[in-house]
Amino acid sequence: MARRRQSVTIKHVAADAGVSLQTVSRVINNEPNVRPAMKERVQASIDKLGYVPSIAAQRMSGSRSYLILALNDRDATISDWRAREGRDWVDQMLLGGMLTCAEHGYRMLIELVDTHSDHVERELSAAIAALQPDGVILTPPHSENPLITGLLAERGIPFARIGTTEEGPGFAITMGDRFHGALATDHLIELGHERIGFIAGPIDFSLSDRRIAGWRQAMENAELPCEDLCERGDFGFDSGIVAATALLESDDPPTAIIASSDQMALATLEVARKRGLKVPQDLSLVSFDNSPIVRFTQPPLTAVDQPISATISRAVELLIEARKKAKPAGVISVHGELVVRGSTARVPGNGAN
Amino acid sequence: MARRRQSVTIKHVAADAGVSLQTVSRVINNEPNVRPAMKERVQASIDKLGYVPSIAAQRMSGSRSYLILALNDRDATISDWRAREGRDWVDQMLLGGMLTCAEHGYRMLIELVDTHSDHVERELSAAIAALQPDGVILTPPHSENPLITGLLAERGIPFARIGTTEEGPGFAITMGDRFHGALATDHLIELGHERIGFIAGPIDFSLSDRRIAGWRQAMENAELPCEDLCERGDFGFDSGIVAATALLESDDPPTAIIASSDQMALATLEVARKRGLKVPQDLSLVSFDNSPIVRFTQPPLTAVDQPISATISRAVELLIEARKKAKPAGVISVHGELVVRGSTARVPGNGAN
DNA sequence: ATGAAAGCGCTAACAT
DNA sequence: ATGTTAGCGCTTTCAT
Repeated sequence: MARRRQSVTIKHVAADAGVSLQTVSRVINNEPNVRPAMKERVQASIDKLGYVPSIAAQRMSGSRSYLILALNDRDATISDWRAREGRDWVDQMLLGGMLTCAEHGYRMLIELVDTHSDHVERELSAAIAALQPDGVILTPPHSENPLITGLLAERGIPFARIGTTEEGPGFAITMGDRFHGALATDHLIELGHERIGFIAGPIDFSLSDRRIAGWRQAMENAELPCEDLCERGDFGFDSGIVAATALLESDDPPTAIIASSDQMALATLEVARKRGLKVPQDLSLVSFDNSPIVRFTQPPLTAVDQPISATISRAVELLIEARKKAKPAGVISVHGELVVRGSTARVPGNGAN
Repeated sequence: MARRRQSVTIKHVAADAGVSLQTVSRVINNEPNVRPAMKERVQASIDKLGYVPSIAAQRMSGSRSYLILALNDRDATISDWRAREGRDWVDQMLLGGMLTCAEHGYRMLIELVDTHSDHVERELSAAIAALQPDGVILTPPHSENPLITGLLAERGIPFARIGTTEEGPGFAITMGDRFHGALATDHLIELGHERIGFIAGPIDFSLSDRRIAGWRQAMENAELPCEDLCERGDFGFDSGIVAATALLESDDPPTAIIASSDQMALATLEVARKRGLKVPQDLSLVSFDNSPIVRFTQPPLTAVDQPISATISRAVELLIEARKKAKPAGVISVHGELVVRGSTARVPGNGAN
């Protein structure tokens, strides 16, 4: 294999425009101290020759790598891919991340890392040394792993922590969990429901409690009771069966249930069917995530759309800006919306429509 | 932002081990002419210091970039991501591609390119200039775009053309379309079906005809007729409605249908329901793709699994080997398998079971 | 406002 | 089998 050289380099452009390398560099990087006329001349040569800077060379000389690294949990990601059940977190990340990166001349690279392993730090160090990313996006559960955030902070690499409200280095971006909890609840309240059950996520995900808080607040605002209406699951199907059964077996069962994940919503649908409850006639159901499957259930599910794409897009922007500006203060929150489908309806026997 | 330097470089390792840079380089790259004792000593220093080579520097000095570029169609990819209907082609690519890359110390990067645009070449040139990938994976329809294959060939960059049997530069890898066509057909024949309809893909996808050929061959082997049993769609839902209607409205309708895509299978399911045909009691249905949705239909669909992950994995291996070996001869074919679910059953009135 | 020189971390080519 | 030298393409100093 022949030694592959860059076909058009900064030298060619400099020669063509009759200026120094440095001037070309200034034009590429949009730096000051170049007269408009000069700039135009150089730009013309760049366009003419189809010159594009080598990011390897740019990185070598100590500037940016134009690479953003997205760190995902290895096991969870691979098992989602293998299962082929429509969980599209990675796709939504790419949608928001790649496109926003592209707008700024950056690329996004996914890296799978095992959070629970005792050599997380080694894995991450290796990725950083090899790629020298300009920014890192931490998805849960990495976002709250001090080994990871510590290493990144120490190395001075800007990073975004997705789905957490914890204080700390880098910046935190959540998806409006509290807001979403209230959003789903308000929708059901408007439909006349008064007993609204909530199937929460596991306690070790901080977003679980934020969603509960949103639900509780909306209930209290409407002066509705919360007692015996909240069960916990672990986001998985089986835990949803247990939680939904508990809610529906009670003496005063809810007429509507909000499930904190699509899998738990699917489970609730199943429990309802087994008990002869029709959705949405006898039971309204709202899901979280809005992943592909909720479009294909019978009925399709009303769901809170997690704005993954918008969130990652925002993270990329902040990461790129991080070179210039100070880090944003506080927790950034990107709100999603409720997608109403066929699983929610007016409460039975509540008069109107 | 401080000028970020590599924390541990080849120099540190060389100093620590008391050898020259070149010797360290030889150890890193597993090159000959290093005595085992020497190699061990250097490796010990590498491990001790946690040294990982900078791919930017490696690329700069004319060697590999350790980057594989996967080129996907921009519009199709983005609209799949936006639709969130479970098409997981990209995920399966990543599953096979990223993991295999990682095994060899490479990374995979996705790049979206608009095939139909008149500046494909400019887009591709820019990506190549910026990233200098060691190999490129072309997914349909890029695989058969001469502007793209020509450019890559000219630049001497190894590339894989996925899903095509055309001769040409780079190497072609298909997913056993002919085999899959026969596989689905044989399954139905074994269930006693004699009139087996086939809804093919559009004529401008070469794989469509390969699948038809597989079906036809299996039918002929079993001495079954093919006349009036093949319709064409464009892989989309609407075209599936038309094709399925045509097949089921005929005087001598099929008792089983093979659809060349999940969307067309969904459409067939819909047409069957409208006509009062129960699947699989009255009509057996086999789908292609095996994407997430077929797990959630009623009934879940028997489907030919397209081995995307295995195919991309193989492509990566060949690309990495391409540095050393000659390009593989002929078309490489990676076979998938049939996943039997609830949409296929023994033909009605055929006795046994 | 522009240019010249030095160096980033690594490997190819050429010594020894 | 090992070391030395030159240079990849670019940006950072530091001149002018």
